[in-house]
Amino acid sequence: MTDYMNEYCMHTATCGQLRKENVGEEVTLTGWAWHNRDHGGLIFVDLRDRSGYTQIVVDPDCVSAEDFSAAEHLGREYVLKVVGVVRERAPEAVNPNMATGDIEVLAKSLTVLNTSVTPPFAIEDGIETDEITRMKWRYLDIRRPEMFEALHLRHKVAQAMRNALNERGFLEVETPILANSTPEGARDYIVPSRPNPGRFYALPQSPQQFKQMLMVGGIERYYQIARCFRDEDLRADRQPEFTQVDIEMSFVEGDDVIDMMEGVMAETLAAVGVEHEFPLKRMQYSEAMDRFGCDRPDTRFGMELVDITDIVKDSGFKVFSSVAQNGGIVKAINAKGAGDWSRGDVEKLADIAAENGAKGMAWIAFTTDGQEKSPIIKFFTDEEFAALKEAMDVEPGDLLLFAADKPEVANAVLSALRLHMAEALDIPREGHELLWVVNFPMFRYDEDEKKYAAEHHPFTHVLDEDLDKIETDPLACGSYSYDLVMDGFEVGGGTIRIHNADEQRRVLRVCGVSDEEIDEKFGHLIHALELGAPPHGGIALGLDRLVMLLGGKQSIRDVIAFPKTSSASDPMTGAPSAVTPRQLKEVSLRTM
RNA sequence: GGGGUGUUAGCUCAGUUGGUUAGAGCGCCGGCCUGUCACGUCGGAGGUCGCGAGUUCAAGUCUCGUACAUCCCGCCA
Repeated sequence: MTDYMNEYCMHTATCGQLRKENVGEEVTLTGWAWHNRDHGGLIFVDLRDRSGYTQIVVDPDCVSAEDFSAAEHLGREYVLKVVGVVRERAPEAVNPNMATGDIEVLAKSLTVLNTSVTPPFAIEDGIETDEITRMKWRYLDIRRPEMFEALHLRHKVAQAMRNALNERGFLEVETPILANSTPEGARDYIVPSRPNPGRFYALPQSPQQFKQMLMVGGIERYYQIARCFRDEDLRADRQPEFTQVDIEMSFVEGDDVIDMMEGVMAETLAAVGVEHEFPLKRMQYSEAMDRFGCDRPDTRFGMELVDITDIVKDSGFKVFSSVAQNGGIVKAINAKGAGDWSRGDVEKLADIAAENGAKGMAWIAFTTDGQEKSPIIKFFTDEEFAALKEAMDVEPGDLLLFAADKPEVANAVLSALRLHMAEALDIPREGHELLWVVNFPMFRYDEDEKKYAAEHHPFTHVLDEDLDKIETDPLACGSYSYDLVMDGFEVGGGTIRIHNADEQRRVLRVCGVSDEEIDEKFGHLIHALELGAPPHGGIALGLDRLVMLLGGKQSIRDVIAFPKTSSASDPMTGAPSAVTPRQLKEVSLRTM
């Protein structure tokens, strides 16, 4: 258990913190009846509050008849007030498994403050209840110690960040929730405006534009623990509303933001007892893609991607050679320890490859008893096979998995397989590893939309040396960008922003925004850049993901008090729900 | 939008090749019990097998559809 009681709850004795030194004290405890053990003539009640629990002894000789009768009829989660005396337990009655196991409280009075119907699930840690049940009765779920711990951890992380930023001269400024829809980016949540029929606000996907305006406004250092909204499909690490620690600084370069952020992170991790070495490693985006196939690599284990295009480019295996000769790449990972997997189990991995866009998945198994199994070995010359084994550092017991495709696809496939194999082989990934991935490309080409799009966002400053290539060779342009990556998750992303109106126009044009649209949708930004915008940049941290990782949770739902299901609904309140015809009329809307 | 998995008692689950009255553990209710702490013990209640069709003499079980949950792909500047 943690130390929060001493920090925050000095006003009363509380259930989880009584110890031997409190023996003899008269205490008043309030909390919930957890387990009730009625021995007929003697009743034990485990009384729980957020600090832990204490055993209450109800002895008919020490309480009134009414109080004893009440104790005989306690149900789970009854709300109690107990006045009693702390006493040491007899040696044979000590319970070493509980923090308060050396003592117990002999009740002098017991008051039922409220009853409870039988709860739908046990209020304790380690339950395996379905999430929708937990969410329907979320207040009960929150009453469980591990949920309190998660929310407490979140509080400590947020406070540590506030403290660290305050000390560094940052101002906390609130920006609008009712904001403007922006082209590009995620789908907006929209809100009709009653006084403006047919017009809508959009909930902010991030305070990006407002914080840039604050820099133009001379605030110089801003932060906000900001709620953000994106109307996209959910994932274990994505909710429709989520929280960013949003930060922006003026008169800085990328290194300044990184240095500042490392200081904040160091203080934050220290505040929650996590050790990590600083300064953090920095990895070029291109290196992350080469070695891990991913811009947010989990670097806590190896199994890195190896480019074997040169080795197989002339091989008799046409899948490899034709890809290699047509601008694609051939890469592989070595899953050590999977060499003895059955052919069936290996073939199942092809499903994961296909899920990520592969047309197939080649493999070579090296069994621990020295055999080589694979449908493709026969296509290689002895020299090619030897070079391959050399490049992949092959030993008995290894399983090689291949991807041959366009670089994006090959990387995505092997990145997914790498994570899957780490899970399947139970490769240890303990502790936390933070690093920066820097210098993302400025643009990517969107095949579906047939246009260029900003890799980070269209307000990102293009590398000075690439400014003249914005129109002529967008894909060759780098950007001043840095993502904070932790344990395979993007926990933060930032850039140096464009502060020159002309550059901003050029970047938006390349992204397919017409001059007319630029004036209409981004006019305020362009004007601001023309009116003495300082050089500026910043970062936004995903608070939910960060706390999820620090708390060892599998989902951000476990660190959000009232999360939503995968269909973006709330089983407790029933949101979203229908509204009355009158409400619709007021905002000039009709249902379909 | 697509794919995987799941839905049986309040909770977690089992349910064989389609076959009589759908089971278990925990919880719940009642009795007994003065040292338990997952108390014990005796007894009891509790089911629209997610929903809707279909096949069949017969469906928890097979088929189709659908809803919801969850994981993933797309999407998420």
